[in-house]
Amino acid sequence: MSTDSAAKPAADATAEPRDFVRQIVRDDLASGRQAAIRTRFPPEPNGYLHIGHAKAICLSFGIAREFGGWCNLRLDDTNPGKENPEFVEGIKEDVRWLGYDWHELRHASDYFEVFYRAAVKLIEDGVAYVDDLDAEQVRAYRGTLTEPGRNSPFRDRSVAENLDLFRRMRAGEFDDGSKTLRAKIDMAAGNINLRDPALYRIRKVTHQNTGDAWPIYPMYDFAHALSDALEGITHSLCTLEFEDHRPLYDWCVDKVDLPNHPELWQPLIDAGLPTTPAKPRQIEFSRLNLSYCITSKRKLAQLVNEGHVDGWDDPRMNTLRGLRRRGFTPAGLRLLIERVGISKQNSVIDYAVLEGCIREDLDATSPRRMAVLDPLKLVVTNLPADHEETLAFANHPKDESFGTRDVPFSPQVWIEREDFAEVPPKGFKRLIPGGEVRLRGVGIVKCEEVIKDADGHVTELHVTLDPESRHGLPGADRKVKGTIHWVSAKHAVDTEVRLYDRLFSVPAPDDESDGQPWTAHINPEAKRITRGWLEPAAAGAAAEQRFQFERIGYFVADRVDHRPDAPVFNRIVTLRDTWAKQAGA
RNA sequence: UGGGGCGUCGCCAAGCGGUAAGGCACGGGGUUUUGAUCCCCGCAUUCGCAGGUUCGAAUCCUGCCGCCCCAGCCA
Repeated sequence: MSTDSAAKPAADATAEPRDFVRQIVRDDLASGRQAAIRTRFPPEPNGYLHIGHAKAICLSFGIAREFGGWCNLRLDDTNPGKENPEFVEGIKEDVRWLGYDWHELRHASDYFEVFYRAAVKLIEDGVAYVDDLDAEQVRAYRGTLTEPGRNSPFRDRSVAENLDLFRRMRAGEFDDGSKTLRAKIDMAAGNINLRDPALYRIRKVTHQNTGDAWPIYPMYDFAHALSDALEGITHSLCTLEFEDHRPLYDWCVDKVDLPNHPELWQPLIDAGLPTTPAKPRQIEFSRLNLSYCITSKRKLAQLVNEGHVDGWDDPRMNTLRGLRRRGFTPAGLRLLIERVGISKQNSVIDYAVLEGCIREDLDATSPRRMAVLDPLKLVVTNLPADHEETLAFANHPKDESFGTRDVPFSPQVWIEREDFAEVPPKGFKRLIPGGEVRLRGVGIVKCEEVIKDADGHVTELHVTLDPESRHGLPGADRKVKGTIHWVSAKHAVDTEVRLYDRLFSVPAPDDESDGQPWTAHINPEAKRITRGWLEPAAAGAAAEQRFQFERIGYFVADRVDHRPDAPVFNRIVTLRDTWAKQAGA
């Protein structure tokens, strides 16, 4: 063994994620239990994807990629009427945006005929029956958490009768809700999911894919387990609340036994859908919860429908399209998922962790620009009024590959109002009367005069530029406490700036134990529209192009409203600001 | 008085009987023409609690305590 090969695994061990799911996957591969890794991401198309889904996506698609396997995108469309094809396109777009691509796009509805045949098989095998109890009666017979349920009076129908009834259900002979097909398991099971769960219900509703072909639709547990098996999924990853369903999942997979009953899935082969059934294993992990965020589809829809936000892609929304429009990056989101890890512990991640991940990605990938959001005029009096020059600025302080850009300079510039203080707070490093500060890329400037209006408001600053300190000259090395940014007034481009902040003012908006509805915690300050001045090189940005406006934060050209001749920039996130933190504390 | 999970630093999270990884946050120092970034250093004698087994326990056993999920013909 060379030291070379001995050192390598150690380095890898710290680099690759070692969560329990990946350990299982690794073991299955090493033991030969699985020859390849097959996963799936199975959203129900009844809403847009949100930040919580990012974890499931990164896990299932990520593991498939890491281990050289594949991941399917499967739309779980077993409940017509609640689902909408509008969301299908959105889901596909969001998954791709996050950086993943699926092996095959499937719909649970692709398998309706297989599910039906499988149900018939279960009836023939004596482990499923048609029940005439209505919803309320079923509930009454189910028992409670602490008391066992009772058998339905229809539980012991003959196979022949069950077959006849189920075929007639399929033929549309019965009304919605009048009958169900149930698994015959154990009405006394401690796990309520095993108390003869429904497998099929009657619902005469037009389905988005299958139209009116079916009056009956399979339930989640049945459809999901069989879909996984049909697709040859090896590791079916889902969230903690499905832990209780695993025995039923396994029951469905085992009782139907697809691999040994090709006649059940022949229709897929006939339709040209590659099918190699296998026995999948369900593994549960905890959801991603973030403070200041809401990840309930119902509540997200409510925000949109009640007009609290401007749409599913409103930059305040923690939907994936909202985060995208806000300017958050796929890499930043992936970093969050990696950083947060995978376990079975319920947890809430500080929103600041998300912001930190976004900053980390943006710092490395965003070209720098200068912009002034709250302008104060500063005049360099020892330069001719018509002086004009072009300065070359590096686009990134640490990465030369970003190149340089031209920045026009003239004696009248805009600076940030808060970069000047007549009476500076302790520790202030910016411009004060009689004080010096560096004008970024220009030189050191001294405040000679403060001009005020009749009300005593500062309207203009007169400064002199130390010619020895001009950028590039030896004198430029002279130390001054602060450096401030600026935009040449003559060349500045007017822009709309949308300042975004957290949508909720409390860390746990879902918590209503204070007696307040969750909507009471919507932060009215989460969106503020203002204007600013940009250096010319920022104005011409393409939609969705991101920049760091130096000393302010990261901004993105709005993907729908931005135009080079009428720029619109969204604030993605501010820069980390230890000065503001110290001043605020 | 049911079933299923989970309790390791402020927030995450490794740990798999041999004497508490790492990240984020935080504190201190350095570099810096962004109070950004970056770089150092520090940060759990202790693993929900109590017993027990063992030369040795966060890891095994027993009993408590706490939190989450489950009674849709939703997913």
